[in-house]
Amino acid sequence: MGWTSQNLSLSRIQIAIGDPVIKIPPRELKRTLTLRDVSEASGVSEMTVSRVLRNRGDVSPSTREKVLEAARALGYVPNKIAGALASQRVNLVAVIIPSLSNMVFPEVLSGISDGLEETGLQPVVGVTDYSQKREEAVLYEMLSWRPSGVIIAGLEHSEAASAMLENAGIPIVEIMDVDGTPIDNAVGISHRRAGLKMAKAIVEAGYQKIGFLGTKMPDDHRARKRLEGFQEGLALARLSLSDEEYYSGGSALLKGREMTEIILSRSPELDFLYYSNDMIGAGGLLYCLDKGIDVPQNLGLAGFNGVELLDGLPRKLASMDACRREIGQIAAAIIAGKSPSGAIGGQVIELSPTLQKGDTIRNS
Amino acid sequence: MGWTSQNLSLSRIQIAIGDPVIKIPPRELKRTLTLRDVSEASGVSEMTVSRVLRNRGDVSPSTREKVLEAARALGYVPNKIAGALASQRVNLVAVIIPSLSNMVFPEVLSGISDGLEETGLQPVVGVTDYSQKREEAVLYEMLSWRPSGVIIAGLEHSEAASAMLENAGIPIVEIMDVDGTPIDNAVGISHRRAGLKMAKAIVEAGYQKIGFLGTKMPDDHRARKRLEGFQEGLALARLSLSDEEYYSGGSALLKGREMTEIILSRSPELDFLYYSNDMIGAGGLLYCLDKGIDVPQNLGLAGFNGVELLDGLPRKLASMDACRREIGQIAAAIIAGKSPSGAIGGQVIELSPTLQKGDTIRNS
DNA sequence: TCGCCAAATGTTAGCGCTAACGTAGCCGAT
DNA sequence: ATCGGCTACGTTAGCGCTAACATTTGGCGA
Repeated sequence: MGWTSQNLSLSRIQIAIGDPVIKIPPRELKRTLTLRDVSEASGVSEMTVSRVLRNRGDVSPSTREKVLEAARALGYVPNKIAGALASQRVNLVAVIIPSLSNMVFPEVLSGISDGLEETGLQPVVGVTDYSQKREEAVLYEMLSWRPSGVIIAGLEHSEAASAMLENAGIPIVEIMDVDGTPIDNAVGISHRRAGLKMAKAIVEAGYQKIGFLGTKMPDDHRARKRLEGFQEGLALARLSLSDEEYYSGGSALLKGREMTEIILSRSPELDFLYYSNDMIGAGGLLYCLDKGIDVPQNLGLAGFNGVELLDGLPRKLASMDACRREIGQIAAAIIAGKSPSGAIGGQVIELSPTLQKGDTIRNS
Repeated sequence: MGWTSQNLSLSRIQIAIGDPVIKIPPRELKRTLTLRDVSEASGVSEMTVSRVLRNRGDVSPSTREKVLEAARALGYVPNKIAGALASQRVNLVAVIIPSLSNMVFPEVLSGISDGLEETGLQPVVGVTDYSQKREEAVLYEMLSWRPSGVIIAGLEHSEAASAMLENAGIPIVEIMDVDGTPIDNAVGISHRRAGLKMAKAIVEAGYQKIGFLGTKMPDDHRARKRLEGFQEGLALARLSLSDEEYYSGGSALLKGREMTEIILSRSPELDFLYYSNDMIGAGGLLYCLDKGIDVPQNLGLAGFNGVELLDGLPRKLASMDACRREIGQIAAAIIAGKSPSGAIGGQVIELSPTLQKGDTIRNS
């Protein structure tokens, strides 16, 4: 093993760098290295090595050099488990989201990474698959590592999960949604208002026979709230949904095509289709273009989420940006104690999604 | 000290639930709970509580019940940091991948989750953004938590990263690629052979003027190897690339459109475009359909990765499945010690990607 | 020259848990 | 009764590190 041969030669040769002498023990049995190994190799106490490696406290430059050299030569990797136990501090932030295959959450994550940059904090992600049972399990698992904070999607949690969050004694940020009562902090948009806003825009553009296409996911509360807001918006104009269609699983793009075909053949009178996400919306758009349907004159379309992925479509789907990146950044800032408002705990930050009419809602 | 006051008041409140008596200390100062709190509340030793919570060793059913009840009532969450330090065992598997925004890696992750199910192991993901420096930093950070294994994308690492992996003393699985020398285990496909296979198929179909469109990413070694294999395959038929075009950043679908337009206007004689990934390939396909180009008669197209996302396109893009899910599952199985071959360490498992001709390569 | 202060380093005592071993109590076989 | 062997616990000693305090050292003013 590269390891052994390296040390065989090293044990004989003492590397003298000016004054400091670094002793490297021959390695017979591969044990994992500890502070003690580094301290012995560099001739100082473990405490001093610890100080050097953490950049804390006063250490003379020459000692520092000697220690770093020894650590490097040995290939020492600190044991954060022991460090965390001793210091009662963990540089991890638990991030709990429903899914990764959505493109939505990777963007949030990237915002979180951004916001955590330079804070020494590290995000650790857990995925719940939109299941409250799994959320509970994931949360329990993550809390058992005593993270410095929790960022969790949504405001709806099981009773046990809520209790855990409340008792954790660390900052909690619930993200994506602000329609409800947060446990500690919340950053997100109002999906209800987002749905309402879209409905208004559609009504204003003169569409009247409106269909909805979405996912069969009882635990996707944000999609539910969006739909509720949307219906509310329609009601204001004395309209209501003319037809609905739901799916679960499978390739979203393909499902979008299929559902669109189904709903249009069942209700040919529809003049607008509102999709619960951009991916199925894109599928629908492609279907309509294939069939030569006049979008947006005869049929309008809109999705939700402003997925940049879809910029390359033949026509730009109307959508609404959920401010995903920004949500992540702000949530991270709150956990890092650099809350934008300066307040500590208990804030709700509502962002406003912007409506992009794209090419699939007709003008006026 | 919170300690003392807690004990003073402890004896006052007692909740009696049938036979077992569980004492719950009033919560004045919110300290985080320890085994000791549960042990005092249930009247047994810490060790017994530990045994109950880990389901290890002999505990009488009545004691077990009593302890579980107390733990639940208190809302105790075990401290895995302390547990890991004491037992020298950590149920985490480090997973290091270049990106999440790719759809490729989430699929691998889902395979890993699958494979780790029921093993008690938990994946923890680190992202490198295709940067070796970041890979090194992420690896160091993760190793400092002493995971039970490492799953890492690619065979090319910095010298320091390779040394860390070698010395970690835990199972390592390098995934996605098998063209090279693994540190320990490898699971993946040969990107070289994948490129070569695609080249052969294209040549057989009679295409001759072939263009390549890819990313500007010096550290994406798999894309590089694919291209090399592809060129090798062309060379076998005394052909070579007629033109190339590269991009970086931005929406892949849109970039695919743009690059296709650029390369076709520069080299109108091209009769085939090979894309380094499906997303830009899809953009290219949409562009060609827009422009009324006869695909696949006048122009053939192919991508790489078999992204199911694209199933909903008007025409199915020729592609090659990189077996992402399977790779994740096998890698997880190796870490879990349930290697499919039964061997321990040092295996290389090469999967064969299947060529899907789709609708964008003409038949013979 | 002494003494004093700060800088540099060492010492001690856990952090919360578990491995490993110790021990009480009980059963049945002899 | 005696013993062995079991089950169901308890006790002890760390895991590798760091907070807090103790000690040494060197430099410098008086």
